[in-house]
Amino acid sequence: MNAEATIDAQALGDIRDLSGSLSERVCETLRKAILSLIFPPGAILRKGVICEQLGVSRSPVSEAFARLSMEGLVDIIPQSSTRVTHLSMTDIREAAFLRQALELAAVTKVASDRTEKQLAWLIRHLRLQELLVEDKDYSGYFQADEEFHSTLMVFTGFPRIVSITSRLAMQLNRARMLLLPTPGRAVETLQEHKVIVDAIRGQNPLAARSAMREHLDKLLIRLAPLEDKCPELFYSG
Amino acid sequence: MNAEATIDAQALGDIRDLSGSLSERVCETLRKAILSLIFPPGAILRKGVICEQLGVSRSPVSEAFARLSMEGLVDIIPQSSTRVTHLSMTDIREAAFLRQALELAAVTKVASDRTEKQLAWLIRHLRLQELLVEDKDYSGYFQADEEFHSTLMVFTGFPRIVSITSRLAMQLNRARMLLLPTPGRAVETLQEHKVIVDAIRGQNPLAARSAMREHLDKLLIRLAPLEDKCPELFYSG
DNA sequence: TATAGCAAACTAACATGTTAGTATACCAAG
DNA sequence: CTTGGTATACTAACATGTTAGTTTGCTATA
Repeated sequence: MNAEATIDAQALGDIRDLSGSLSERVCETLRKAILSLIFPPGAILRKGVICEQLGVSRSPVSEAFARLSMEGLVDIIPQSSTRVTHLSMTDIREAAFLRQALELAAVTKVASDRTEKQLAWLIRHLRLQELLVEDKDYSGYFQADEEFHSTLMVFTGFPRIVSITSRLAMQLNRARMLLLPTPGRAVETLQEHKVIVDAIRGQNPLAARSAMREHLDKLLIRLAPLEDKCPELFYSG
Repeated sequence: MNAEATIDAQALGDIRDLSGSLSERVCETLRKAILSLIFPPGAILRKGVICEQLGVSRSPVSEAFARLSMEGLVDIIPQSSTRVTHLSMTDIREAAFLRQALELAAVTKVASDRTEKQLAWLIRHLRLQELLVEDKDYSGYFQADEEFHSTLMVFTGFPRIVSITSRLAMQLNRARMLLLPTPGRAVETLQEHKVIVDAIRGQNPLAARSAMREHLDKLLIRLAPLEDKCPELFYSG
Protein backbone atom coordinates (compact mmCIF):
# COMPACT_ATOMS: atom_id res chain seq x y z
CA MET A 1 0.00 0.00 0.00
CA ASN A 2 2.51 2.56 1.11
CA ALA A 3 5.19 2.64 -1.54
CA GLU A 4 6.19 6.19 -0.69
CA ALA A 5 9.93 6.51 -0.51
CA THR A 6 11.16 8.05 2.68
CA ILE A 7 13.29 11.06 1.98
CA ASP A 8 17.00 10.89 1.46
CA ALA A 9 17.62 14.02 3.49
CA GLN A 10 20.75 14.51 1.47
CA ALA A 11 22.01 17.94 0.61
CA LEU A 12 19.88 19.87 3.05
CA GLY A 13 22.60 22.47 3.01
CA ASP A 14 24.31 23.72 6.07
CA ILE A 15 22.38 25.13 8.97
CA ARG A 16 25.11 27.61 9.78
CA ASP A 17 24.48 29.62 6.64
CA LEU A 18 21.27 30.94 8.17
CA SER A 19 20.52 33.24 11.06
CA GLY A 20 17.96 33.12 13.82
CA SER A 21 17.21 30.35 16.27
CA LEU A 22 17.95 26.76 15.46
CA SER A 23 14.25 26.04 15.01
CA GLU A 24 13.90 28.83 12.49
CA ARG A 25 16.89 27.65 10.56
CA VAL A 26 15.67 24.08 10.50
CA CYS A 27 12.22 25.28 9.45
CA GLU A 28 13.68 27.42 6.68
CA THR A 29 15.81 24.56 5.44
CA LEU A 30 12.92 22.11 5.36
CA ARG A 31 10.59 24.64 3.77
CA LYS A 32 13.02 25.24 0.97
CA ALA A 33 13.39 21.53 0.42
CA ILE A 34 9.63 21.03 0.26
CA LEU A 35 8.96 24.01 -2.00
CA SER A 36 11.68 22.93 -4.38
CA LEU A 37 10.20 19.42 -4.42
CA ILE A 38 13.44 17.88 -3.14
CA PHE A 39 11.06 16.42 -0.60
CA PRO A 40 8.24 15.35 -2.89
CA PRO A 41 4.58 15.29 -1.83
CA GLY A 42 3.83 12.19 0.18
CA ALA A 43 7.38 11.72 1.42
CA ILE A 44 7.74 10.75 5.05
CA LEU A 45 9.89 13.09 7.11
CA ARG A 46 11.96 10.96 9.42
CA LYS A 47 12.85 13.01 12.42
CA GLY A 48 15.83 10.90 13.36
CA VAL A 49 17.37 11.21 9.91
CA ILE A 50 16.85 14.97 9.81
CA CYS A 51 18.31 15.41 13.29
CA GLU A 52 21.36 13.47 12.25
CA GLN A 53 21.78 15.29 8.92
CA LEU A 54 21.49 18.73 10.46
CA GLY A 55 23.28 17.87 13.65
CA VAL A 56 20.55 19.03 16.01
CA SER A 57 18.30 17.41 18.57
CA ARG A 58 14.63 16.59 18.20
CA SER A 59 13.33 19.78 19.85
CA PRO A 60 14.03 22.27 17.07
CA VAL A 61 12.94 19.76 14.45
CA SER A 62 9.65 19.19 16.26
CA GLU A 63 9.00 22.91 16.39
CA ALA A 64 9.85 23.23 12.71
CA PHE A 65 7.37 20.45 11.92
CA ALA A 66 4.70 22.29 13.89
CA ARG A 67 5.28 25.49 11.94
CA LEU A 68 5.32 23.75 8.59
CA SER A 69 2.12 22.02 9.57
CA MET A 70 0.46 25.38 10.17
CA GLU A 71 1.63 26.50 6.75
CA GLY A 72 0.03 23.41 5.29
CA LEU A 73 3.28 22.02 3.93
CA VAL A 74 3.27 18.88 6.06
CA ASP A 75 0.63 16.66 7.61
CA ILE A 76 1.38 15.56 11.14
CA ILE A 77 -0.35 12.25 11.79
CA PRO A 78 -0.66 12.01 15.57
CA GLN A 79 1.47 9.32 17.20
CA SER A 80 2.45 8.10 13.79
CA SER A 81 4.37 10.16 11.29
CA THR A 82 4.84 13.44 9.49
CA ARG A 83 4.58 13.65 5.73
CA VAL A 84 4.89 16.22 3.01
CA THR A 85 1.35 17.13 2.02
CA HIS A 86 0.20 16.12 -1.41
CA LEU A 87 -0.82 18.84 -3.78
CA SER A 88 -4.53 19.36 -4.10
CA MET A 89 -6.32 21.50 -6.63
CA THR A 90 -8.77 22.51 -3.91
CA ASP A 91 -5.96 23.85 -1.73
CA ILE A 92 -4.30 25.54 -4.68
CA ARG A 93 -7.53 27.23 -5.69
CA GLU A 94 -8.11 28.38 -2.14
CA ALA A 95 -4.57 29.73 -1.88
CA ALA A 96 -5.07 31.55 -5.17
CA PHE A 97 -8.31 33.02 -3.87
CA LEU A 98 -6.68 34.22 -0.66
CA ARG A 99 -3.67 35.63 -2.42
CA GLN A 100 -5.87 37.40 -4.92
CA ALA A 101 -8.02 38.90 -2.18
CA LEU A 102 -4.98 40.35 -0.43
CA GLU A 103 -3.10 41.48 -3.53
CA LEU A 104 -6.18 43.14 -4.99
CA ALA A 105 -6.85 44.99 -1.76
CA ALA A 106 -3.20 46.04 -1.66
CA VAL A 107 -2.97 47.26 -5.22
CA THR A 108 -6.24 49.13 -4.86
CA LYS A 109 -4.93 50.96 -1.83
CA VAL A 110 -1.56 51.65 -3.38
CA ALA A 111 -3.18 53.02 -6.53
CA SER A 112 -5.02 55.63 -4.48
CA ASP A 113 -2.35 56.46 -1.93
CA ARG A 114 0.91 56.08 -3.85
CA THR A 115 3.69 58.61 -3.44
CA GLU A 116 5.88 59.88 -6.27
CA LYS A 117 8.78 58.00 -4.79
CA GLN A 118 6.90 54.72 -4.88
CA LEU A 119 5.85 55.32 -8.47
CA ALA A 120 9.45 56.04 -9.39
CA TRP A 121 10.52 52.76 -7.82
CA LEU A 122 7.92 50.82 -9.78
CA ILE A 123 8.90 52.43 -13.07
CA ARG A 124 12.56 51.82 -12.40
CA HIS A 125 11.81 48.21 -11.54
CA LEU A 126 9.93 47.74 -14.79
CA ARG A 127 13.08 48.81 -16.61
CA LEU A 128 15.04 46.18 -14.67
CA GLN A 129 12.48 43.58 -15.65
CA GLU A 130 12.84 44.60 -19.29
CA LEU A 131 16.58 44.12 -19.11
CA LEU A 132 16.23 40.68 -17.57
CA VAL A 133 13.80 39.57 -20.26
CA GLU A 134 16.08 40.95 -22.97
CA ASP A 135 18.97 39.02 -21.46
CA LYS A 136 16.79 35.91 -21.26
CA ASP A 137 17.70 35.62 -17.58
CA TYR A 138 14.54 33.85 -16.57
CA SER A 139 15.54 32.81 -13.09
CA GLY A 140 16.50 36.42 -12.51
CA TYR A 141 13.14 37.45 -13.86
CA PHE A 142 11.39 35.02 -11.54
CA GLN A 143 13.05 36.72 -8.60
CA ALA A 144 12.27 40.19 -9.92
CA ASP A 145 8.64 39.15 -10.36
CA GLU A 146 8.45 38.19 -6.69
CA GLU A 147 10.12 41.42 -5.69
CA PHE A 148 7.68 43.43 -7.77
CA HIS A 149 4.67 41.85 -6.10
CA SER A 150 6.04 41.98 -2.58
CA THR A 151 7.17 45.58 -2.86
CA LEU A 152 3.76 46.53 -4.15
CA MET A 153 2.38 45.15 -0.89
CA VAL A 154 5.04 46.87 1.19
CA PHE A 155 3.80 50.13 -0.32
CA THR A 156 0.49 49.68 1.53
CA GLY A 157 2.45 50.62 4.65
CA PHE A 158 1.27 47.50 6.45
CA PRO A 159 4.32 45.64 7.70
CA ARG A 160 2.97 42.12 8.06
CA ILE A 161 1.03 41.76 4.83
CA VAL A 162 3.96 40.48 2.76
CA SER A 163 4.86 37.60 5.02
CA ILE A 164 1.20 36.77 5.61
CA THR A 165 0.49 36.60 1.91
CA SER A 166 3.49 34.44 1.23
CA ARG A 167 2.43 32.06 3.97
CA LEU A 168 -1.12 31.86 2.68
CA ALA A 169 0.04 31.37 -0.88
CA MET A 170 2.52 28.66 0.04
CA GLN A 171 0.58 25.88 -1.73
CA LEU A 172 0.36 28.06 -4.79
CA ASN A 173 4.08 28.72 -4.83
CA ARG A 174 4.89 25.06 -4.46
CA ALA A 175 2.72 24.19 -7.44
CA ARG A 176 4.26 27.05 -9.39
CA MET A 177 7.62 25.33 -9.18
CA LEU A 178 6.27 22.73 -11.56
CA LEU A 179 5.75 25.30 -14.30
CA LEU A 180 8.79 25.65 -16.49
CA PRO A 181 9.56 29.28 -17.18
CA THR A 182 8.96 30.07 -20.84
CA PRO A 183 10.24 33.11 -22.72
CA GLY A 184 6.74 33.83 -23.97
CA ARG A 185 5.27 33.92 -20.46
CA ALA A 186 7.96 36.25 -19.20
CA VAL A 187 7.16 38.74 -21.95
CA GLU A 188 3.45 38.50 -21.17
CA THR A 189 4.07 38.92 -17.45
CA LEU A 190 6.14 42.02 -18.03
CA GLN A 191 3.39 43.46 -20.20
CA GLU A 192 0.81 42.81 -17.46
CA HIS A 193 3.05 44.43 -14.87
CA LYS A 194 3.25 47.49 -17.09
CA VAL A 195 -0.53 47.74 -17.24
CA ILE A 196 -0.70 47.57 -13.46
CA VAL A 197 1.91 50.27 -13.02
CA ASP A 198 0.16 52.42 -15.61
CA ALA A 199 -3.02 52.29 -13.56
CA ILE A 200 -1.08 53.14 -10.41
CA ARG A 201 0.55 56.04 -12.20
CA GLY A 202 -2.89 57.32 -13.19
CA GLN A 203 -4.09 56.76 -9.61
CA ASN A 204 -6.92 54.63 -10.93
CA PRO A 205 -7.71 52.02 -8.26
CA LEU A 206 -10.35 50.20 -10.27
CA ALA A 207 -8.09 49.83 -13.29
CA ALA A 208 -5.20 48.69 -11.11
CA ARG A 209 -7.49 46.19 -9.45
CA SER A 210 -8.76 44.62 -12.65
CA ALA A 211 -5.31 44.61 -14.20
CA MET A 212 -3.98 42.75 -11.17
CA ARG A 213 -6.91 40.36 -11.24
CA GLU A 214 -6.28 39.47 -14.85
CA HIS A 215 -2.60 39.06 -14.12
CA LEU A 216 -3.16 36.72 -11.19
CA ASP A 217 -5.83 34.70 -12.99
CA LYS A 218 -3.23 33.69 -15.56
CA LEU A 219 -1.33 31.66 -12.98
CA LEU A 220 -4.32 29.56 -12.03
CA ILE A 221 -5.05 28.89 -15.69
CA ARG A 222 -1.53 27.67 -16.26
CA LEU A 223 -1.75 25.54 -13.11
CA ALA A 224 -5.02 23.81 -13.99
CA PRO A 225 -3.66 21.09 -16.33
CA LEU A 226 -1.04 20.11 -13.75
CA GLU A 227 -3.28 17.65 -11.98
CA ASP A 228 -3.48 15.47 -15.09
CA LYS A 229 0.13 15.94 -16.06
CA CYS A 230 1.67 14.74 -12.80
CA PRO A 231 -1.04 12.95 -10.82
CA GLU A 232 1.46 11.29 -8.51
CA LEU A 233 1.98 14.63 -6.78
CA PHE A 234 -1.71 15.02 -6.02
CA TYR A 235 -4.02 13.31 -3.59
CA SER A 236 -5.36 9.85 -4.34
CA GLY A 237 -3.31 9.81 -7.53
CA MET B 1 10.62 51.02 34.68
CA ASN B 2 8.80 47.73 34.43
CA ALA B 3 5.83 47.94 36.73
CA GLU B 4 3.86 45.36 34.75
CA ALA B 5 2.16 42.93 37.03
CA THR B 6 2.90 39.34 36.26
CA ILE B 7 -0.24 37.43 35.65
CA ASP B 8 -2.19 35.70 38.36
CA ALA B 9 -2.90 32.67 36.21
CA GLN B 10 -5.97 32.15 38.30
CA ALA B 11 -9.13 30.75 36.86
CA LEU B 12 -7.65 29.45 33.65
CA GLY B 13 -10.39 26.90 33.64
CA ASP B 14 -9.81 23.21 33.40
CA ILE B 15 -7.81 21.72 30.59
CA ARG B 16 -9.92 18.61 30.56
CA ASP B 17 -12.93 20.43 29.20
CA LEU B 18 -11.23 20.67 25.83
CA SER B 19 -10.30 18.17 23.17
CA GLY B 20 -7.19 17.76 21.08
CA SER B 21 -3.58 17.49 22.12
CA LEU B 22 -2.37 19.01 25.34
CA SER B 23 -0.59 21.76 23.41
CA GLU B 24 -3.77 22.71 21.61
CA ARG B 25 -5.74 22.79 24.80
CA VAL B 26 -3.15 24.94 26.53
CA CYS B 27 -3.02 27.23 23.51
CA GLU B 28 -6.79 27.54 23.43
CA THR B 29 -6.92 28.30 27.14
CA LEU B 30 -4.25 30.97 26.94
CA ARG B 31 -5.75 32.50 23.80
CA LYS B 32 -9.09 32.85 25.50
CA ALA B 33 -7.47 34.47 28.51
CA ILE B 34 -5.60 36.96 26.33
CA LEU B 35 -8.57 37.81 24.13
CA SER B 36 -10.78 38.36 27.15
CA LEU B 37 -8.09 40.60 28.65
CA ILE B 38 -7.77 38.39 31.75
CA PHE B 39 -4.13 38.54 30.73
CA PRO B 40 -3.79 42.22 29.97
CA PRO B 41 -1.42 43.63 27.35
CA GLY B 42 2.10 43.82 28.70
CA ALA B 43 1.63 41.05 31.25
CA ILE B 44 4.47 38.61 31.59
CA LEU B 45 3.53 34.99 31.03
CA ARG B 46 5.41 32.95 33.58
CA LYS B 47 5.86 29.49 32.22
CA GLY B 48 6.39 27.89 35.58
CA VAL B 49 3.17 29.32 36.98
CA ILE B 50 1.16 28.26 33.96
CA CYS B 51 2.61 24.76 34.05
CA GLU B 52 1.64 24.44 37.68
CA GLN B 53 -1.83 25.90 37.22
CA LEU B 54 -2.68 23.66 34.31
CA GLY B 55 -0.83 20.63 35.62
CA VAL B 56 1.32 20.09 32.54
CA SER B 57 5.01 20.19 31.75
CA ARG B 58 6.86 22.92 29.91
CA SER B 59 6.73 21.25 26.49
CA PRO B 60 3.09 21.87 25.63
CA VAL B 61 3.27 25.37 27.12
CA SER B 62 6.29 26.21 24.99
CA GLU B 63 4.52 25.04 21.87
CA ALA B 64 1.46 27.06 22.83
CA PHE B 65 3.65 30.15 23.26
CA ALA B 66 5.12 29.59 19.81
CA ARG B 67 1.67 29.43 18.24
CA LEU B 68 0.39 32.47 20.07
CA SER B 69 3.50 34.30 18.97
CA MET B 70 2.68 33.54 15.34
CA GLU B 71 -0.80 34.87 15.90
CA GLY B 72 0.71 38.05 17.26
CA LEU B 73 -0.85 37.66 20.69
CA VAL B 74 2.42 37.34 22.57
CA ASP B 75 5.94 38.63 22.09
CA ILE B 76 8.64 36.09 22.83
CA ILE B 77 11.78 37.91 23.91
CA PRO B 78 14.62 35.45 23.27
CA GLN B 79 16.32 34.10 26.36
CA SER B 80 14.28 36.45 28.48
CA SER B 81 10.52 36.32 28.72
CA THR B 82 7.20 36.05 26.96
CA ARG B 83 4.67 38.85 27.26
CA VAL B 84 1.19 39.62 26.07
CA THR B 85 1.58 42.05 23.19
CA HIS B 86 0.35 45.56 23.68
CA LEU B 87 -2.40 46.79 21.45
CA SER B 88 -1.28 48.99 18.61
CA MET B 89 -3.48 50.99 16.30
CA THR B 90 -1.14 50.10 13.44
CA ASP B 91 -1.67 46.39 14.05
CA ILE B 92 -5.39 46.87 14.46
CA ARG B 93 -5.66 48.81 11.23
CA GLU B 94 -3.65 46.16 9.43
CA ALA B 95 -5.82 43.39 10.83
CA ALA B 96 -8.90 45.30 9.75
CA PHE B 97 -7.46 45.70 6.29
CA LEU B 98 -6.69 41.99 5.99
CA ARG B 99 -10.04 40.95 7.34
CA GLN B 100 -11.82 43.28 5.00
CA ALA B 101 -9.86 42.02 2.02
CA LEU B 102 -10.87 38.43 2.76
CA GLU B 103 -14.46 39.10 3.75
CA LEU B 104 -15.08 41.28 0.72
CA ALA B 105 -13.65 38.65 -1.58
CA ALA B 106 -15.79 36.03 0.13
CA VAL B 107 -19.06 37.95 0.03
CA THR B 108 -18.46 38.86 -3.60
CA LYS B 109 -18.03 35.23 -4.52
CA VAL B 110 -20.97 34.09 -2.45
CA ALA B 111 -23.21 36.74 -3.99
CA SER B 112 -22.53 35.33 -7.45
CA ASP B 113 -22.43 31.63 -6.66
CA ARG B 114 -24.97 31.26 -3.85
CA THR B 115 -27.40 28.36 -3.79
CA GLU B 116 -31.03 28.60 -2.71
CA LYS B 117 -30.19 26.58 0.36
CA GLN B 118 -27.52 29.03 1.43
CA LEU B 119 -29.85 31.97 0.87
CA ALA B 120 -32.49 30.24 2.98
CA TRP B 121 -29.95 29.79 5.80
CA LEU B 122 -29.03 33.45 5.70
CA ILE B 123 -32.65 34.60 5.80
CA ARG B 124 -33.42 32.22 8.62
CA HIS B 125 -30.43 33.46 10.52
CA LEU B 126 -31.53 37.08 10.12
CA ARG B 127 -34.79 36.09 11.83
CA LEU B 128 -32.80 34.63 14.70
CA GLN B 129 -30.81 37.83 14.96
CA GLU B 130 -34.05 39.82 15.10
CA LEU B 131 -35.29 37.70 17.96
CA LEU B 132 -32.08 38.16 19.90
CA VAL B 133 -32.21 41.93 19.48
CA GLU B 134 -35.84 41.98 20.53
CA ASP B 135 -34.96 39.99 23.62
CA LYS B 136 -32.06 42.33 24.29
CA ASP B 137 -29.78 39.29 24.51
CA TYR B 138 -26.66 41.14 23.44
CA SER B 139 -24.12 38.48 24.26
CA GLY B 140 -26.24 36.07 22.28
CA TYR B 141 -26.29 38.58 19.44
CA PHE B 142 -22.53 38.92 19.59
CA GLN B 143 -22.24 35.19 19.04
CA ALA B 144 -24.83 35.22 16.25
CA ASP B 145 -22.92 38.04 14.59
CA GLU B 146 -19.77 35.93 14.53
CA GLU B 147 -21.70 32.97 13.22
CA PHE B 148 -23.23 35.08 10.45
CA HIS B 149 -19.85 36.26 9.22
CA SER B 150 -18.11 32.91 9.49
CA THR B 151 -20.92 31.04 7.75
CA LEU B 152 -20.84 33.56 4.95
CA MET B 153 -17.22 32.59 4.44
CA VAL B 154 -17.97 28.89 4.70
CA PHE B 155 -20.35 29.40 1.79
CA THR B 156 -17.38 30.18 -0.47
CA GLY B 157 -16.66 26.46 -0.33
CA PHE B 158 -13.09 27.09 0.77
CA PRO B 159 -12.48 25.14 3.96
CA ARG B 160 -9.60 27.07 5.49
CA ILE B 161 -10.75 30.64 4.97
CA VAL B 162 -12.70 30.90 8.22
CA SER B 163 -9.86 29.89 10.50
CA ILE B 164 -7.37 31.93 8.51
CA THR B 165 -9.50 35.05 8.75
CA SER B 166 -10.03 34.63 12.46
CA ARG B 167 -6.30 34.23 12.97
CA LEU B 168 -5.48 37.31 10.89
CA ALA B 169 -8.14 39.37 12.65
CA MET B 170 -7.03 38.32 16.11
CA GLN B 171 -5.75 41.79 17.06
CA LEU B 172 -9.01 43.23 15.88
CA ASN B 173 -11.07 40.86 17.96
CA ARG B 174 -9.03 41.55 21.05
CA ALA B 175 -9.59 45.27 20.70
CA ARG B 176 -13.25 44.65 20.02
CA MET B 177 -13.60 43.22 23.51
CA LEU B 178 -13.12 46.73 24.85
CA LEU B 179 -16.25 47.96 23.13
CA LEU B 180 -19.28 47.63 25.30
CA PRO B 181 -22.21 46.25 23.38
CA THR B 182 -24.90 48.87 23.01
CA PRO B 183 -28.53 48.29 22.05
CA GLY B 184 -28.24 50.92 19.34
CA ARG B 185 -25.27 49.28 17.69
CA ALA B 186 -26.96 45.88 17.68
CA VAL B 187 -29.93 47.32 15.82
CA GLU B 188 -27.65 49.02 13.30
CA THR B 189 -25.63 45.85 12.82
CA LEU B 190 -28.74 43.84 12.13
CA GLN B 191 -29.84 46.42 9.58
CA GLU B 192 -26.49 46.23 7.82
CA HIS B 193 -26.63 42.44 7.76
CA LYS B 194 -30.03 42.70 6.10
CA VAL B 195 -28.61 44.91 3.36
CA ILE B 196 -25.85 42.37 2.74
CA VAL B 197 -28.28 39.48 2.53
CA ASP B 198 -30.53 41.50 0.24
CA ALA B 199 -27.66 41.96 -2.17
CA ILE B 200 -26.87 38.24 -1.98
CA ARG B 201 -30.49 37.41 -2.63
CA GLY B 202 -30.38 39.63 -5.72
CA GLN B 203 -27.10 38.01 -6.74
CA ASN B 204 -25.53 41.42 -6.95
CA PRO B 205 -21.83 41.00 -6.08
CA LEU B 206 -20.98 44.67 -6.27
CA ALA B 207 -23.81 45.67 -3.96
CA ALA B 208 -22.91 42.88 -1.53
CA ARG B 209 -19.33 44.02 -1.61
CA SER B 210 -20.02 47.65 -0.81
CA ALA B 211 -22.60 46.75 1.82
CA MET B 212 -20.04 44.57 3.53
CA ARG B 213 -17.39 47.24 3.24
CA GLU B 214 -19.60 49.82 4.92
CA HIS B 215 -20.49 47.30 7.59
CA LEU B 216 -16.87 46.46 8.39
CA ASP B 217 -15.75 50.08 8.29
CA LYS B 218 -18.04 50.79 11.22
CA LEU B 219 -15.94 48.66 13.54
CA LEU B 220 -12.74 50.54 12.83
CA ILE B 221 -14.53 53.85 13.40
CA ARG B 222 -15.73 52.66 16.78
CA LEU B 223 -12.26 51.37 17.62
CA ALA B 224 -10.39 54.59 16.75
CA PRO B 225 -10.99 56.53 20.00
CA LEU B 226 -9.83 53.56 22.06
CA GLU B 227 -6.19 54.55 21.99
CA ASP B 228 -6.94 57.74 23.92
CA LYS B 229 -9.47 56.15 26.20
CA CYS B 230 -7.25 53.39 27.58
CA PRO B 231 -3.65 54.26 26.68
CA GLU B 232 -2.22 51.80 29.18
CA LEU B 233 -3.22 48.94 26.85
CA PHE B 234 -1.31 50.38 23.92
CA TYR B 235 2.38 50.69 23.18
CA SER B 236 4.51 53.32 24.86
CA GLY B 237 1.60 54.36 26.99
C1' DT C 1 -4.41 -18.35 -0.54
C1' DA C 2 -6.63 -15.36 2.55
C1' DT C 3 -7.17 -13.50 7.02
C1' DA C 4 -7.26 -12.67 11.88
C1' DG C 5 -4.43 -11.95 15.68
C1' DC C 6 -0.33 -10.74 17.87
C1' DA C 7 4.21 -8.74 18.69
C1' DA C 8 7.98 -5.90 17.44
C1' DA C 9 9.44 -1.38 15.73
C1' DC C 10 8.59 3.14 15.06
C1' DT C 11 6.67 7.70 15.99
C1' DA C 12 4.57 12.02 18.04
C1' DA C 13 3.68 13.85 22.29
C1' DC C 14 4.98 14.77 26.67
C1' DA C 15 8.29 15.23 30.74
C1' DT C 16 12.52 16.63 32.49
C1' DG C 17 17.48 17.88 32.54
C1' DT C 18 20.98 21.34 30.76
C1' DT C 19 22.85 25.51 28.73
C1' DA C 20 23.49 30.08 27.69
C1' DG C 21 21.74 34.60 27.40
C1' DT C 22 19.04 38.46 29.73
C1' DA C 23 17.25 41.34 33.26
C1' DT C 24 17.28 42.75 37.97
C1' DA C 25 19.09 43.87 42.47
C1' DC C 26 22.68 45.26 45.04
C1' DC C 27 26.81 47.53 46.21
C1' DA C 28 30.86 50.48 45.53
C1' DA C 29 32.92 54.50 43.58
C1' DG C 30 32.55 59.20 42.01
C1' DC D 1 22.24 61.21 44.24
C1' DT D 2 23.99 59.19 40.25
C1' DT D 3 26.65 55.99 37.79
C1' DG D 4 28.99 51.72 36.74
C1' DG D 5 30.04 47.23 37.57
C1' DT D 6 29.04 42.63 39.39
C1' DA D 7 26.59 38.76 41.09
C1' DT D 8 22.31 36.47 41.29
C1' DA D 9 17.97 34.90 39.65
C1' DC D 10 15.29 33.98 35.91
C1' DT D 11 14.10 32.67 31.17
C1' DA D 12 13.91 30.66 26.38
C1' DA D 13 16.14 27.42 23.76
C1' DC D 14 18.00 23.16 23.32
C1' DA D 15 19.03 18.19 24.56
C1' DT D 16 17.49 13.95 26.13
C1' DG D 17 14.57 10.55 28.66
C1' DT D 18 9.80 8.46 28.83
C1' DT D 19 5.14 7.18 27.46
C1' DA D 20 1.51 5.76 24.77
C1' DG D 21 -0.52 5.13 20.36
C1' DT D 22 0.06 3.54 15.40
C1' DT D 23 1.84 0.94 11.73
C1' DT D 24 4.09 -3.09 9.91
C1' DG D 25 5.09 -7.61 9.32
C1' DC D 26 5.05 -12.12 10.84
C1' DT D 27 2.58 -16.22 12.14
C1' DA D 28 -1.06 -19.25 13.04
C1' DT D 29 -5.49 -20.64 11.49
C1' DA D 30 -9.20 -21.69 8.23
